[in-house]
Amino acid sequence: MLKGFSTQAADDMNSFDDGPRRQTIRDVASAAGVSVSTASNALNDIGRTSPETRERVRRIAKEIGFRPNALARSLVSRRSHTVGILTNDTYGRLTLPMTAGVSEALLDEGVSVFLCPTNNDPRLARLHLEALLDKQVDGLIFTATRIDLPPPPALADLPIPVVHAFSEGPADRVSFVPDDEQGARLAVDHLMALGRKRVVHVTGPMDYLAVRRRASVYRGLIGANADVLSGEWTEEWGREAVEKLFAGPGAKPDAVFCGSDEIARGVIDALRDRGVRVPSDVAVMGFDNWEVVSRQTRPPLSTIDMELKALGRRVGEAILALCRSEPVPFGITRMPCSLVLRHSSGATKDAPY
Amino acid sequence: MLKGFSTQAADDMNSFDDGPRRQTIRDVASAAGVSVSTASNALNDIGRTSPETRERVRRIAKEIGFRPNALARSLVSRRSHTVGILTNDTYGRLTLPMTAGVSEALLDEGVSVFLCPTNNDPRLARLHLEALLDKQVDGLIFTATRIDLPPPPALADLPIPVVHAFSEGPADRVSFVPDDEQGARLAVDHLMALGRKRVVHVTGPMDYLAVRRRASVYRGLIGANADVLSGEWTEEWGREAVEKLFAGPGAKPDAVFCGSDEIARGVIDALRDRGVRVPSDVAVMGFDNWEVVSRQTRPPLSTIDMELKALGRRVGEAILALCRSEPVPFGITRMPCSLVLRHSSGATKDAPY
DNA sequence: TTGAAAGCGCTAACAT
DNA sequence: ATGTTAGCGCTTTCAA
Repeated sequence: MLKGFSTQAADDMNSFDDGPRRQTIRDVASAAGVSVSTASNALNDIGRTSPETRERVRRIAKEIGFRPNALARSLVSRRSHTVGILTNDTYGRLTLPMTAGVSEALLDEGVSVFLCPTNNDPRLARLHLEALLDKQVDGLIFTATRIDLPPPPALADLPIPVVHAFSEGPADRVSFVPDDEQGARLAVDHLMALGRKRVVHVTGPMDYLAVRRRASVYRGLIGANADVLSGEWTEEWGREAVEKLFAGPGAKPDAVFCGSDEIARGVIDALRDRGVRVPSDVAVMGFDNWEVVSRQTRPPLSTIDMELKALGRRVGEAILALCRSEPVPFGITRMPCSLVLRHSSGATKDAPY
Repeated sequence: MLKGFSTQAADDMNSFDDGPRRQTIRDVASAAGVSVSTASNALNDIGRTSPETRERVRRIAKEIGFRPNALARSLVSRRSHTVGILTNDTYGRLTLPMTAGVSEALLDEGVSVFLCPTNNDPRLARLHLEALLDKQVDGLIFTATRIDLPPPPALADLPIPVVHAFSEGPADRVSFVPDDEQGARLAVDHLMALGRKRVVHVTGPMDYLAVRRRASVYRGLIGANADVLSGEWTEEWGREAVEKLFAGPGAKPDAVFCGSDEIARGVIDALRDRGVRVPSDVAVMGFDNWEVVSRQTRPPLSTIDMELKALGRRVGEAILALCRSEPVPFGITRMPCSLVLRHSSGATKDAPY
């Protein structure tokens, strides 16, 4: 079956034969003329070993290329130095930056990360979870493409610590999410500081918790004439919203705060189509800083960055602490978003587009 | 330090205390009134066990919730049922779909995947590699954001099998890459079948192997008046290329085959800006099927899908076979791309945009 | 300061 | 068909 795309002859086959056995601590011990326990002590800098033997053992270990077998170590220490991360993200846009952050936080501690893409399939989730537990992972990270996606019930009662990333877990769990309200405030404040008087909000579906949170901050800041248009997470909806806003007779907005970069791109395109200038006539802000979108709009998009890698790093630190039975404040921690200024809000020193 | 964003009192701390010890095979054995080896035999369906005891042991194992400790198992079997995947992809666009494919292929075999994002940093790569080897991974997958990225030298001489994914490894290794030539042929054939007479190619930097391959197929198919414009992987370059093509006096193209969806998006936008209709005046094809781009152009973009998940699945099957010392044809296997028809090539039955 | 011995949880000879 | 024993590679009492 693996030959499907190959017309190679049979002797072009490459079957891997395991090389020589790895060096064990016994090899080190005998080469150094000490017992295994002394070798172990010396290598781990534990207990009382004479400086000379300590150095000799270490030198020899290095010479013969000894590396301790983490499996054997874990078996006795009951710590595998691995964690699992369960994700339903198919495209990796959210998961990979976060995982990179997690991984960076854990790497220096020698902890590795099992990535488990569930594709939203409960069967896959269960299988992954079983494999992880059998492999004695020290902890688990649950992450999702939206903060209000309910975690699979199997996560409810685990013998290991769990941290939620980009997901709001139960109150007695540890969760990290972007601070949508702070992010929204950043965006709206920025538009208002620009002197814009009629800021509208074009956003995604109201059943998203993040959408409701951002909209509520927006309303609180703008007040009476706050105008929230809810639709899909698409460019098309962004364009449609512009039609709605500019078709009627009423006063036109001079700023649009969008719920995503994709919506913002639709808004910008539709404005240009109508001959409305961005940012001089209308300033536009996005949300996500998904660079394939935000860098490519004309003009480039000012937006809110959720700092996913930093979030991942915090998640990594938290799971690390929990695995060591160190106390970690539970509940939901909201991580600050940052303002990314490009041309669509007219707030950079660079020449406008 | 973990309290940075929290104002909670100290008793809101959540330090995880490990629950009761997991059930071991000894627990099963004694509960079933047999020896551990009999329990082991019964559970693994090995050797000669009377059907009654076999069932009894299994029933009891299930009742007390016994799950074998994979670490202990691996220690004796010398197979950890884990593989590592080394990636330099920051955004996850290529890596995550592939990893999902890999993971699906391995899940049913109980093999889990360590994800190691190297961020193109040799130090990170080395640390990850050491951690993986210490953890006795059975195999390694190397993947990159371009097929001609040289793998880190540390990969040269490993005691475990290595498979390259979206990366062309040395001739004595196993590599899987998308078939750029077949993909390019798919695109150009399609445009020619539409009856287009002047097809040009707007693509990325020539130092990319994939770019040269696709361009060469394009030239072979189009012949004498083949016109290759090489630039950046950006929308801006796509727009610029359109200026170049339409500014002069010469004959105008009636089709553009683009090296990426982003370039194609720039091309489409610039054509619309000039009042050139897509696809009636000029048909446009992209490459990548990166949906955030290809679904959002106006009209939606016909493009080439590299079938990354399928590629990942094949990579998974290959590493699985190698880990079992089964023969696998080595060398580079090119996986077929597929044609995705949307409106920009005017070849769908749906109403044009 | 060092070494002998036990054991982490499991599998696999070998003996019964 | 079942049990006894040894051992995977390492850490960790405890004795010397």
